[in-house]
Amino acid sequence: MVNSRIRADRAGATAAEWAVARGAAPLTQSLPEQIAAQLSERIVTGAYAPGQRIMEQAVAAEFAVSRGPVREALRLLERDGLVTILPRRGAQITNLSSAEVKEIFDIRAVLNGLRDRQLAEDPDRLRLLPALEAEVAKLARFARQPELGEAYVETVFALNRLLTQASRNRRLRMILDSLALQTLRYSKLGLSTPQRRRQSVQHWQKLVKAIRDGDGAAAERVAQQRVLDSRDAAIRQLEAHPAGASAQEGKARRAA
Amino acid sequence: MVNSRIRADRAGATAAEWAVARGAAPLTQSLPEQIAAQLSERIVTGAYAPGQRIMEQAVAAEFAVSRGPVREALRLLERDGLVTILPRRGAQITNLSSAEVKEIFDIRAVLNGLRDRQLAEDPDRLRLLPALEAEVAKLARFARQPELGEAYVETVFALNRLLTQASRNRRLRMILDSLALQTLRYSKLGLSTPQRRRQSVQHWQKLVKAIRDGDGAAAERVAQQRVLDSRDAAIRQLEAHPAGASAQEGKARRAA
DNA sequence: GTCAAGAAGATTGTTGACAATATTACAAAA
DNA sequence: TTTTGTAATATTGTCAACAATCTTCTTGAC
Repeated sequence: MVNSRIRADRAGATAAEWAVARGAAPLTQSLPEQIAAQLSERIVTGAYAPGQRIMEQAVAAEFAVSRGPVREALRLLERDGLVTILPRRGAQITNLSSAEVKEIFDIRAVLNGLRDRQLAEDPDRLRLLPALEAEVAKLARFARQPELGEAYVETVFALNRLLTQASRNRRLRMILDSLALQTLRYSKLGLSTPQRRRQSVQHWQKLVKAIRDGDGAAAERVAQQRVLDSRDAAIRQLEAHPAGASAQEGKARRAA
Repeated sequence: MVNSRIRADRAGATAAEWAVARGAAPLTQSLPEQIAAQLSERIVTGAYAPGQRIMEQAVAAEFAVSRGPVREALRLLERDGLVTILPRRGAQITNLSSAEVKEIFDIRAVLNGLRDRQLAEDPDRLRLLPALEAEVAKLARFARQPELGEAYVETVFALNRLLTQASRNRRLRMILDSLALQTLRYSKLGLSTPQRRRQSVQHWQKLVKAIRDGDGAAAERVAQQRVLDSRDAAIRQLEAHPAGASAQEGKARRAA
C-alpha cells in the first residue's frame, strides 16, 4: 500500500512499467499521468472491483498529493474508459455489461482488421515477421497443455501488442490500446476451453501467413474472425457465470 | 466576446447547442463540460486557428471562473482530439498533418462500415428510412447547383449524424462523433468539385437502398467506399492548398 | 549584424481552504 | 417491520495563492 515514492523521483526507474502504451508520451511523465498509470494497473489487475467508487481524498492521501492531480488522473482514466465519472458523484470503476463487452469486441474486430490489412500491405513488414513467428510458435507449444496457463494468455496479449505497436496509424494505435485495456479481463474468458485455444492458434498462424504473403484482404478477414470468435466465447462465459470476470461484484465500497 | 452567461444558468436555454453528441449526457451539464462545449464550438468553426495556444488564464477570465474548471475542460477537449496538451506547455489547437487526416479517414471508413452494416441488419431499421430518404432527396437537389453551398455540406453532416445516432453501439457512437468532430473542417474539402458531389449522392442513394433491403454487406461496402473517396478528395485538396482548411495557419498567438 | 547569456515576465502545476451537494444514519410514524 | 423525513457526515466542485518552469526581452560580446 505504500506507493508514495511518486513524489521522490517522477521519472524514476519504474516509469517503464507505467507506460501503458500511450502514444508518443513525453519523456517526463506528469504527476497526473503517473497516478493514472498506477490506478490503471490496479483496475486491470482487478485490485479495484468493477462498480467500486474511487474517492479523491483517499487516492490523494495515499500518493501524498493534493486532490487536484488526482482529479486530472481520473479524467485520464475516464478517457481510457476505465472509470466512469458522474457529476457530483465522483468516479467509479467502469462496470461493463455483457452487451457493452460485445460492443467493444465488435469495434475491435473491424479495427484489428484494418490494422492487420495495412500491416500486410506494408512494404516494410518483413522486419516484424521473425518476432511474430516466434510468438506464434510459443503459442502453439502452450496450446497443447490442457489447462489455460498465464503464459498462454500473456503470449496472446504480447502478439496483439506487437501488431498494434507496429501500426503506422497513431490514432488507430491509441484507440486499439484503449479498447484492449478495457476488455483485458474479458479477453481471458474467450480462451478458457482447449478447443478455443487450438482454433485461436490456427487463426494466428493464418494471420502470419497472410502478412508474409502480403495478402491484405486475407489478413483483414482472419483478424476480424479471430476477434469475433473471441467475442462469442467471452460472451458465452460471461452469461454462464455472470460475475465471471471480476473478483467481487457490484456494491463493493470503501477502499480506504 | 461576452460569453459569461455560463455562471447565471447552467442548464439554460442554449444547452442544446452545446450538447455536441456526448453519449448519454446527464441532464445537468457540469461547468467544465459547458466550457469545453463552447470552446469546441469555436475550434470546429475556425474561430481558433490550428496550432494556436489556449491560455488557461484568458479562458478563465472570459468565462468568469477560476482556472480549475478550465483545466478540466481542456482535458475533455484533449479526449476529443481537438486540443493537444503538452506538459508544462499547456494546450494548443490540434493541427493535423495531411498524413494524420488520412489516418483518421481510414479509421472512419471501417467504423462507418460497421455502423451501416449493423444498421442494415437491424430489424427495427425501417423507422429510420423516411428521414434518411428525405435527407438524400435534399442532397440530390442541392447537388445540381454548380457551387458548393452551405446547405449541401449541412445535409451531408446531418445524414452522418442521423446514422451515427441511430447506432445501437454506444461506444461506436462516441468514437465516430469524436472522429467526425476532428475532421469536420477537412470533410468539406472532399466535396469541392461538382463531380465529387454527384458521386457522393450516388453513394448515399446506394446506401439507403442497401439499408432498405437489409443488405448488410452492401451497406458496409458502400459506406467504406464513400469515406475513402472523401478521404482521397480531401487529401488532394489539402496537398494542393497546404493552408486549405483553416483560416489562419501556424504561428498564430495571443487570442486574449 | 548575429549570437549567447541572463534577467524579467508570463504560464502552467500544485496546494489547502471553503462552498455546494450527495450520502448515510437515525428517529418517528404508519 | 417498513417507510419517510430530517440531521449529520462525507464527498465533490470551485477558488485564490504560491511554486516551478518556460518564454521573451534585453544586454553584451564577437
